[in-house]
Amino acid sequence: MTMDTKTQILESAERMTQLKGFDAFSYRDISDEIGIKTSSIHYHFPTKADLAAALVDRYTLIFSDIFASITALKTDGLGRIKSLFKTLRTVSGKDKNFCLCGMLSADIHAVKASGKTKLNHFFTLFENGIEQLLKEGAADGSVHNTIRPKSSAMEIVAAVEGAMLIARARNDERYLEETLDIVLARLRA
Amino acid sequence: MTMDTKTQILESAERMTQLKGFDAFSYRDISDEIGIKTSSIHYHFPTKADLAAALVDRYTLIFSDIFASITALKTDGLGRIKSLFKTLRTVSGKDKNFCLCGMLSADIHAVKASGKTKLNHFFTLFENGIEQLLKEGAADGSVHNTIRPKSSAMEIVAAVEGAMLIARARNDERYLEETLDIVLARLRA
DNA sequence: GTCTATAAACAGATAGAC
DNA sequence: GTCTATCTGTTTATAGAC
Repeated sequence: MTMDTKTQILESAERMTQLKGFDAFSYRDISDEIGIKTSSIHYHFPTKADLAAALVDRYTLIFSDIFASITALKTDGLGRIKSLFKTLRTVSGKDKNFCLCGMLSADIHAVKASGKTKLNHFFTLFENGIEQLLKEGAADGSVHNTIRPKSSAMEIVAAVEGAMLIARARNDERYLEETLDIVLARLRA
Repeated sequence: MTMDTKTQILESAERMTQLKGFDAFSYRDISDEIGIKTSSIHYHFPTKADLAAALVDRYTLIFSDIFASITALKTDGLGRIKSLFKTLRTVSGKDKNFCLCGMLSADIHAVKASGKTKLNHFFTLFENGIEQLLKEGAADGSVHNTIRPKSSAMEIVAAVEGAMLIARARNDERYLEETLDIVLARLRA
């Protein structure tokens, strides 16, 4: 458990961003959590906007890894999307948690130019990943032949982000799973 | 323009919630905008959570009105959904603005129990409204016969909220319109 | 209903010692 | 790299006069 300070800060900030929102925690909250002074956090991330940009970078890498491990699975295209959704429910959807980049899009005023570029990069990666899985599904016959990969990927990413968001307000624990299942049912050949 | 103070507060708060987020403006911001002291705002809305709940009530009424005027249109089911999306782009999507209730779902920690109930009510209204339009579309033949109204309505609401959210981060001005057009294309008979 | 005044806590950020 | 100390401004909220 010898995690360096910078990583500890990022993990703490990531968790609180997803749970409460980027505007809803302070350097002091991180400070209290990992046992370091706020001034030390400023050493690693001079401004909060710097922290936001670093969070997006980190989260994008996590998503790259998720897509990479899904590509390694021995299943068809639809099965991979199903597996992706299951992972999203664990990583981003657990206990009404929200996608880090979705939250930062809501709190976009706190993100400066370079962070916005990184956010754009994340959503492009997300869309392209889904598009690729849809193409695989079309090729192996698991995804319905009326599905247009590029367009569908855009809509699916929007639906996933929206479903995670609304799940925070909905009391029904099953809302997120139900909505993602609807998407899957529609894709099925 | 003799708008009472309470309404002025609500309009100011609504605008800033949609633009920046509920955590990102203060009673002082409202105070500066409408020329009243913060203590006077506390008279109308003792706590900020009270303000949040009132905002949801107000926004839900606006949505009811939108659905009502759409039902009055002389067009088919798909045409009505198309018209609804156009209105959403004006009311909630303009200049990367966001749905008030979507934003409050992100800032859910600032919403107390009664406000959460109201938020739930809003999303139910939104889903039921779309479901109704889909049923009309199925009946008049404008919506594809494979569309299942209840499930599709859930997915569409999620996609709309997600698209509005992501549009805040995307530099591309056409992202929201493009995503909503993809939904429409999929529904078309 | 609106004001003045103030509380009490917190925000992001910086200077300089070690 | 981390600390102490501090700055400057902000936050939500309340008491009490008018």
